[in-house]
Amino acid sequence: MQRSVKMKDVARAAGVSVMTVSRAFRKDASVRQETRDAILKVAEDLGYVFDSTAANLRSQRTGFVAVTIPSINNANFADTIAGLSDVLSGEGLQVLLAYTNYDVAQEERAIEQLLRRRPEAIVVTGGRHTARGRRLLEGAGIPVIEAWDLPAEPVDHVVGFSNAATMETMVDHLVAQGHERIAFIGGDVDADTRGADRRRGFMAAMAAHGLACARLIEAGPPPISMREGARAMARLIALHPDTQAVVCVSDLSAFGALTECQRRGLRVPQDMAVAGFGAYEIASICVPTLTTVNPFSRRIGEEIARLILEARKTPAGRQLRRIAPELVVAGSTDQQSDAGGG
Amino acid sequence: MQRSVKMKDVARAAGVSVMTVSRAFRKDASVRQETRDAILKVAEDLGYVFDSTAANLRSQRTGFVAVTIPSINNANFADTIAGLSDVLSGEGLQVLLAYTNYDVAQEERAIEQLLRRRPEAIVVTGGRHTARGRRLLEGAGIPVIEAWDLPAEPVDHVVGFSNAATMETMVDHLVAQGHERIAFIGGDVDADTRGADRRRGFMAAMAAHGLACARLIEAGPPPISMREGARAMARLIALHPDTQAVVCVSDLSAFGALTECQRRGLRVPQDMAVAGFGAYEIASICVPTLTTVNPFSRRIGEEIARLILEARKTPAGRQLRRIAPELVVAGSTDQQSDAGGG
DNA sequence: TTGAAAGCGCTAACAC
DNA sequence: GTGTTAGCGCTTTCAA
Repeated sequence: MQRSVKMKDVARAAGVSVMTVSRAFRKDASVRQETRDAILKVAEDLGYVFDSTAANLRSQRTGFVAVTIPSINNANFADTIAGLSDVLSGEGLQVLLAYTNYDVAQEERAIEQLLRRRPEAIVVTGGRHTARGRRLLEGAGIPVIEAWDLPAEPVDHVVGFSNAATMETMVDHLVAQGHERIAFIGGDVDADTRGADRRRGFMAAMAAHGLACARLIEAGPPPISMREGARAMARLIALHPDTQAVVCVSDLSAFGALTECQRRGLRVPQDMAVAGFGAYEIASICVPTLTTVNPFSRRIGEEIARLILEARKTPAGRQLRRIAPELVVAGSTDQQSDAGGG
Repeated sequence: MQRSVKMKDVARAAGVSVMTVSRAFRKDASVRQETRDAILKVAEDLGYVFDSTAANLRSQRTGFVAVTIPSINNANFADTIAGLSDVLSGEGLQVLLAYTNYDVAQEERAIEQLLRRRPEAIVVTGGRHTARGRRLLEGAGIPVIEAWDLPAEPVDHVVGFSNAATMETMVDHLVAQGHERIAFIGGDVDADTRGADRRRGFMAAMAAHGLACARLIEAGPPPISMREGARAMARLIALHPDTQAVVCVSDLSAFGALTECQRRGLRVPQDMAVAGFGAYEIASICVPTLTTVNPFSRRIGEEIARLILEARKTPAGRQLRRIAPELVVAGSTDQQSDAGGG
């Protein structure tokens, strides 16, 4: 049970050539079944562990799919990674993860680090990169997938949706509920591209309804937490006490806002309607349940995986795969539709 | 801007040997400053991206630290990874993550996959492994760290705390509040070792107080979500309507339980005290705020990283580093101490 | 189905 | 501070 047992050692012990050992460790390679079994037994007894680093160099294939996400502590991105990872692992591919803290400079560094590992594809969140980051992606010579967004000028493939357009549906719903004085919390810092897009989409939708959209509450740099949502709600009430409804950049901030209403004795949705984004579990459990948008985070990951697998077989042209989000109406904007809990 | 630009190409273009290019890409290596600058400029212009796979093989160092966690979608583990990753990245080390779905068989596969990549250290969650998984760890020839637990027979290093002992503090607190009929939700499936330990610790603490501990509500296989917490609470009320307090295996299930109380008009903490575990953000935001245990998830990761860095310099003996968790008393068990929100 | 020779793109080790 | 030589542990390629 020592490290530095090499294929050569296994070969010698099994009485075959290294090449036969190498073949025994690959599913598809042609080795007599008995030979393979014997080799694997010997390898296990010797405590041999296959050395990918050598195989990677010689075969020029690492089995890595590189991924950058803004934050590891985010249930939406975690679901995407889980979906991606589950589909890829079936094909012997492994996710190599890096996070960017919602910062394009850090993303650039992450991209460079990841590309040095010679991944077979690279997935990035969103379409905003530094000039050099973009150049690195363009020159990578592997499939590049921008996810969770619809970039105006994609580097290569895209799997996502329009964060801005999604807000139209949300505003339509609130207007249909009879609200006119509607506020937005978050999305004020450019770093969170998708949050900023949602905010822009909100403003556009309000304008389309002929409504004023001056009720924009800043929640600071991402990630916007529950606490920031609560603080923003307090500020909103102070600044615009007659607000009827508020859309938050995510379910986390929306839940924070909801709790602030509870602390102040404001009834939701009667005194204040609240909506979020992301279909986090909390949205379906809290009291009242939260109106939100389901972006199908996991499916985004699965779709990215499928795209990568297909691209490996037949390198086709650029793909644009939309994953249409879905409005989920719940108790926080509609008394009739609360059905939360156990 | 093509892949397959190699160090040789950069060397030729810069009019130096490959070895000098190699040195230019390492911080510590001795190269004239002008030479280095010139080389890096040429490399950038040619679109050269350093090939780690080759460097890894030759130098027998990959810069990887392998980590297995039960689930990627868990704020506690995510915080540990973030702490670990942040400290390691300063030293040029990169986390290579795999998840196990709370399943030792899947952990075994993950460990093998990870070891093939020749990491320089491996971190696993908890001390329960398959026999072969344990053998793989023991023979890995690199520092092994078991985290988030205090295994009875550690493989190598340990950074964690006793999940069972932590429950004593919690039960003491509830008893001090005057409760006697106390229930526990979750931790019934062995797969979640730490959850099961908390449940055992709860039972031991109840026994120590001379209290009955028959109020154990099963919540099924991990991860225990908010929804399962809510369902378990409903069952608890049905089975033992006179229950005064309930300890949940995590803050997520505790929050679910809390919402179930709200839906039924039970006042928390007056009619039912509720406590969780993990110090998730929600515990400090929900109404009332949740009594919980802060395991200092991020610090666990940082401490693991420090241990690894020290072990690389001077391979010392086995380390056991305890990270003492802290009881956080809040509104869900103590009316006096609610201070939640913005 | 199996084996022998060559080499993947870097860096250790040594020379100057 | 820079160059030369050899080789990391596998797999590709070709031959049997």
